[in-house]
Amino acid sequence: MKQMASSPDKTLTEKAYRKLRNDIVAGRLAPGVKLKLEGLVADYEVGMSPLREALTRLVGDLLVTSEGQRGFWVAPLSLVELDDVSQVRSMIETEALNRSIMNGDATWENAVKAAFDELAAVERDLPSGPEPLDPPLLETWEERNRAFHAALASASNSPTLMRLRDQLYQQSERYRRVSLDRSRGWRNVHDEHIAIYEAALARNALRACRMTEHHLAKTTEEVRRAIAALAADDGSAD
Amino acid sequence: MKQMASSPDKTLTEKAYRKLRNDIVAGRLAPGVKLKLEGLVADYEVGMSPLREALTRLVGDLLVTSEGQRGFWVAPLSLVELDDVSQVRSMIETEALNRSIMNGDATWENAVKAAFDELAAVERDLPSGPEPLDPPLLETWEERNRAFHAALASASNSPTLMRLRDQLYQQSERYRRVSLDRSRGWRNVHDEHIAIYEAALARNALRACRMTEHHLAKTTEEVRRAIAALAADDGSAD
DNA sequence: ACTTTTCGAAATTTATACATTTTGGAAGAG
DNA sequence: CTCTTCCAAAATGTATAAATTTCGAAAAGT
Repeated sequence: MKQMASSPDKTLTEKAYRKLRNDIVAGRLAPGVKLKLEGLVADYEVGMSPLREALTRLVGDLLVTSEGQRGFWVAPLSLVELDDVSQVRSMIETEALNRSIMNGDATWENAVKAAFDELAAVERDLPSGPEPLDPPLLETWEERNRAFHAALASASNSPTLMRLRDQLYQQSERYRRVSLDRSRGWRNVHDEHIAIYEAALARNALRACRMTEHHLAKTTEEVRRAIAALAADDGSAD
Repeated sequence: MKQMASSPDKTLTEKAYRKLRNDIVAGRLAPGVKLKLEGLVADYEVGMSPLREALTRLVGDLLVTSEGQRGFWVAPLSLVELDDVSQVRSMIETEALNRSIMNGDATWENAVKAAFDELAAVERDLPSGPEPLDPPLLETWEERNRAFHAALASASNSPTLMRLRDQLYQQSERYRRVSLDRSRGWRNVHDEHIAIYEAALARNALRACRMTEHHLAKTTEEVRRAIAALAADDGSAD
């Protein structure tokens, strides 16, 4: 019997890549830390070659940096990069949304609907106050948020645009998660999602894009504050 | 004394990466061909590890594709991808140009000027007829054309935008070079460059972007025709 | 006294050689 | 003709060797 679809961890490289990526995006591997190969070989239970290849892929994703004969580091975070990535992402994301609204058929609508419903189900349970969020719930939210935004863009009919979108989304996610740890509130994220959702299904491209831009800008602003506060505390990262 | 700046081929991976990339972009490694590791180890005189790492980087650049336990191939070319990449590139390129025109200072102007002069010097020597172009001249033109467009975008003040731009430029270059081999004319490329150049230095962002869009669209159209003709001949690539 | 330089051992990355696993097809059985 | 079984080719992974960088202690210089 053969393994079926999608992305089975066929090779060790793949497995190591996924694990490392998750650990970096989720912040379990802190920004800027040196990634010593020997240590990773032990921790991730793979040999040098697959590990090295996984790291090379992560360099392409901008989640890891590397330097000639000196090794690998978790890519640092910076407020400057946050703004840069957020701006470009906003452009790409709205372009993809715009095209989706043009091209999207019933299948797209259903996908968006389904993704929205799943997301909404989680967001209704989110605390509004400063209570710390329990981790599995956060993971669920992250996943469904990702799926919702991906669904919106999914009818752009441009693999290139989708690829760039995914890359930038992932980069942004890192920042957001750092800030969510320390963030105390969940503002009106759900309302913003509703606004985007309704405008998209109403085929109001202009409004859907405006709402998306607003949503992303708000999020960036929140992240920026959280990171600035964090930097003020422990004096790290600019 | 230390090696100074830029990108010294410090590691074998780097060396192999560059060589492979050049061979793919210049078309010396044909689209779609299987890249057998053993063969490449012999041809490029590196071991498996550096080679594999170089190929992994190229997969990130979309110049190579890979599949689980099955190996690597030179990424195929297709008319659909050509259009997709060209459209997105046009968006990114004009966004970068727009920002450059906003932000660019005297240093930027000088860089653009210098790059344009160098490019113009080559373009005056280009044949207008269907004569085959001698290869070193083509290489020079490619390099200066790249430098000119890079200079225009260089004051965008957005590393992210620049990175995407470089990636897409490289992808486009592959297509252009395939078509240049068989293309018979050089249309009015030089005039288009002049128009972009003058609009940019006049800080006429709108016109500069319009001219750039036109320039890219024209180029894409020419490439499309050349590739379609090529496909009609030898029946390959869609 | 304090900074800078030099030198070499230790740590770490890079590369190779070899072993293992998987794939894809050819030969043979049902 | 279809389905196994087997085999060679090819990719992946491991262990190890080679090369490079780092870091600290001692020496030289200010």
